[in-house]
Amino acid sequence: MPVYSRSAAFTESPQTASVNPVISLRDINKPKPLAQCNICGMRSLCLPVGLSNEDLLLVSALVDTHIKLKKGETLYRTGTPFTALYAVRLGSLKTTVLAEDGREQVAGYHMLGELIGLDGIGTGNHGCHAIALEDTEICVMPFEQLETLARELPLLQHNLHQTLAQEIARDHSIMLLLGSMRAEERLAVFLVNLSDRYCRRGYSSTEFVLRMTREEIGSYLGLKLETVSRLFSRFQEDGLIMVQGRAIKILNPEALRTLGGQQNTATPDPKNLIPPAPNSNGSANGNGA
Amino acid sequence: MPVYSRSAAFTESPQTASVNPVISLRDINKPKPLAQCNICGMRSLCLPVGLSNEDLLLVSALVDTHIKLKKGETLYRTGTPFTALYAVRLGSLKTTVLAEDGREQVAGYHMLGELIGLDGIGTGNHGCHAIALEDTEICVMPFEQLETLARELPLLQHNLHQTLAQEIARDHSIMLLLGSMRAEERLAVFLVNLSDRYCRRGYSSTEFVLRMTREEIGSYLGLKLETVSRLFSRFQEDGLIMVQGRAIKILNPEALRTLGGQQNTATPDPKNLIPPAPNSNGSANGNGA
DNA sequence: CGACTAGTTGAGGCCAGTCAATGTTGGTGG
DNA sequence: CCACCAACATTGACTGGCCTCAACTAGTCG
Repeated sequence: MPVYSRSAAFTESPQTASVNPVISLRDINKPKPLAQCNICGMRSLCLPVGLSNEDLLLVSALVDTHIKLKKGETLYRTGTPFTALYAVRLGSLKTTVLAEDGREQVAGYHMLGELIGLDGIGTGNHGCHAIALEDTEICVMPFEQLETLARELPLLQHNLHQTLAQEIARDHSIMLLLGSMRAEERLAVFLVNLSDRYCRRGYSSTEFVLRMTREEIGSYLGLKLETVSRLFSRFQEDGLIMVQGRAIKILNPEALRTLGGQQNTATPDPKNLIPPAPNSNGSANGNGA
Repeated sequence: MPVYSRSAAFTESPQTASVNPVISLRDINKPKPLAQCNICGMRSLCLPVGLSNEDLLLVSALVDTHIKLKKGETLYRTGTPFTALYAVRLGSLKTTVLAEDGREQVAGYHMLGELIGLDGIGTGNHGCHAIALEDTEICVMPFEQLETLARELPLLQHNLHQTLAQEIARDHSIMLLLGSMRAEERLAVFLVNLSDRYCRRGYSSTEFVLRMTREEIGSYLGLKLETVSRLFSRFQEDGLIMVQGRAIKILNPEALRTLGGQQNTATPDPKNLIPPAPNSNGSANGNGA
């Protein structure tokens, strides 16, 4: 099977510091490097709304490290010990799962404000690779400490459960896509999904730059790269989009949505919009793919 | 799209009693109908190993109802309010997800000792249908009470997280299957998976009766029922299995495993075996599909 | 500039889907 | 008990969507 040849060039990222086996709340309260969830513009994405400022400081203290990744660098690998959850602070990543026979498939694309590494909780080892698609910054949240704190803050506890469950729901919709949609429907869904997520983050919903190759898109959608390329060309011929390499302009969002089998919610619900400024009251995690 | 015509005959199952908005541990401790996790033979599947007998009683008290479902009856529906998790005590179910355009797909098959309803946590509404494939008994665990208790029992808390994360990992492997495997590989994986799960529950790993139709198998695997049927016939011709309607006998487990792209772990790891007798020390949840 | 990666496009083949006919099974009621 | 019916399953013939293989173009980086 084809293995990305550039994977050989991936450099190991600095791993998280070892986690203390036992943590008390007093320890967590100690000043730490650069934890500033309380003023982070993306906190409405990572954290439950409704935490008091005091609680926010406790959570901030959880983030004991920040990791910077260059494009192509690995955040964690399949099989390496799971110690922490990671919040995307800047940039984006892909996660890929590996079949026993070596086949690799993109399991998700993760952008600003999304939480990754969740699947490692189950076995204690990461179940996928996480690789930066561009220069990326990550907040590291040691999981044991997170669990400890979650026992003190019901709101945080519930948010963690919600985040995990939303990941399950997301996976279900991808299973639906992979199991029952035709190629053009899959790509339409993919583009609409990206559009929505950019929109919620305050970016344009109609013009954006793809961070992944045709092969990676295909891998995610269960298609070959040639099929993806052909579909982009056809969508362009049909006046649905304009493509220029990785630059995408959506010309007919409604038609794209219809193609993806979704109802046309003409304008996105403003409640789902996450203002870029801090102290906002956006809704909970805006994950999607 | 084809909708199972017999769905019209599904009768609504008795729903869970309304959940008190606020629960104290004292309330939970009160005697309840028939909660007997501490002596249930399947507890090593639902519950973390290592809980003291006293803690087990607390957890038992969580189970406030048992639901009996006849074949074809619904445990919960897409969109209905999420209030509880459900443990399969006897029998089996399928869960199906619904696309906006009405397409339906089986998302999983759940047997004895498995926990379902998890995906409802994210939105507060169930994200799929759960339908009994045979006469089935369910333990109902109100989720708010479970969260409350989880804050007291770190072991229970961690087990909940693990269960959620294992569901994510399971979904990832299905995505891999749907995205990159050919029909015969998919069916082989399906059979091997069922075999393993029956084995872990103390049943024969080589002879079992399918609880679902060809169409349901196909739906789960992203195939049409004719394809499933043809493959069963071909597997039989090739001497891999014997099929007689829904009765399956696996003649060549190794070849089946190889076809599914898995390493041949000749005999299953005894650590993963869950003895049917209570008070056993089997490992954690043995989910799979 | 040359080497390399990413992307586009075409020709042809194959796997799984579609349509259709027939066989089998299990439950129900006369 | 048997006849009947509906749901489930099997099998064949044909089709088509996506994959495979291949050639070519467009950027990018040392």
